[in-house]
Amino acid sequence: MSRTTPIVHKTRTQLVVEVLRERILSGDIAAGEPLRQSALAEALNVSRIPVREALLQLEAEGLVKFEPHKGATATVLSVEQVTELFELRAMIETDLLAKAIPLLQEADLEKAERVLEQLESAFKHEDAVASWSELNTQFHTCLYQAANHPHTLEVVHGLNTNCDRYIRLQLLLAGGIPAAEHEHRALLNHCKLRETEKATALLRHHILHAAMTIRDLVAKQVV
Amino acid sequence: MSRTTPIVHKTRTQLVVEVLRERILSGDIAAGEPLRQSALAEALNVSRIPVREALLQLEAEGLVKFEPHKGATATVLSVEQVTELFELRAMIETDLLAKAIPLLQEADLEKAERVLEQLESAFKHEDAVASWSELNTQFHTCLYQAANHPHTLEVVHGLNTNCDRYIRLQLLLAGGIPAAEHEHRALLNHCKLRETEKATALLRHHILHAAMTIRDLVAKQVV
DNA sequence: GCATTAAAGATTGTTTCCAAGAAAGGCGCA
DNA sequence: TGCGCCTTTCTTGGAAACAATCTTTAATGC
Repeated sequence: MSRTTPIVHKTRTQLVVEVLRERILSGDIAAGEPLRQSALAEALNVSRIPVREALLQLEAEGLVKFEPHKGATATVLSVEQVTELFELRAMIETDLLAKAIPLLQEADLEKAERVLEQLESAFKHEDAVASWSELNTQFHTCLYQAANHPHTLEVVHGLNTNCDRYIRLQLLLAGGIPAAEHEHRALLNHCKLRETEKATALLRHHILHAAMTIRDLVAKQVV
Repeated sequence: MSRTTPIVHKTRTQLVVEVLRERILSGDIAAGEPLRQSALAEALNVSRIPVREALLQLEAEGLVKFEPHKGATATVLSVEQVTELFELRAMIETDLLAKAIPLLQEADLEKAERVLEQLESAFKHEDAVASWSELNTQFHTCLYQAANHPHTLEVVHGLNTNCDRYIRLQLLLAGGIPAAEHEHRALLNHCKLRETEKATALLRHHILHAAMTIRDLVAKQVV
């Protein structure tokens, strides 16, 4: 039993992607802000090529717009686009959940339970909005993956990444966390009891309600 | 009237993307085939960097899998995955069409009409499966874009790109073109008459039927 | 003979340098 | 003064060389 630890070597490109993604999602890099390759390269102590590749990857994720010979800028989402994203999420995720519920194993439910506990303890630490976000998608993913639709899951993940900065906004400014906590508990219970109808209805409400809150926040020019 | 033609300068990366995408979709590059950066670079008379960036972009499109330090391979889709993709398309596209129909302008319908004519003439030239594919998505896009959901449209486009090689299979091997022609005509008519119900039902059938045909083809080991 | 290990080869990741395109400012001209 | 062209400068795109990683092969020890 050689159990060779599979030392995972992160490439610089991957590191840059992670840093920039977090900085965009956290709002540290504002929407519309131009991203100069040289500046980023110097700041991160790498050459420009990992930066370029990272920007390309982020463009694929929708966080950055990349114009040839002109440069990259952090994307800005209009209210309509946010609404669109959340509606699309609602449709795909409810469908996915409905397909997953009959196939959920005990192990899946237990894992979801554990993630939920982490979630509940994580939000006590103020600054942990980023990790909350991460755990949030983990929780949902737990429930969805039983459906065995990997590509759909990927699409959902992509949409979530785009929604993330606005979800964080809601959590911070509108105090959405307690409500989300409560809804997560209820959702998990419905899943345990295989109450597909109730679960999907709740999930749809969960998503669309967040969308509405965010719409209001943006309309009020809080940002 | 200076009418300065906005000379579009394609970067080498973009050129490589187009070449490789076409070669993968057409089957010239087989699924699972490893894509060596140096070999491609030499064959296309560019350095390895545009090739790398092209491969990253194609990975984002789902046509290529990129493993750090190991290299890129053309992705392979299992029967289940093809089914999944088509079901997802059916759901999203019917929803999009339902939202678009009430908003369709005369101009949109005329444009769709023209694309349809091109489609009908294009399939007479044997080798034009590639351009048929292109026109096919153009036609659908015409109808969808009135819904004004750009991000959804992008997701649909991405799914289509992934389905494309299998659609081509169906067109070539199962003679799916005449049926598709007929269905396109009918679909456009329903749109003109604002028969949302009939249009979405037809579209769903259009997509799921193609999925079934492809599933049969793959099961028969035609490939 | 077999397994483990070490070295060679191949392939990818990264840096450095150069070229090409785009934007900004200055110059001439009406 | 205002318009158009040209030059200058800044930024990005690309090529070649270098470094790090993985894979394969061969050697070594048991």
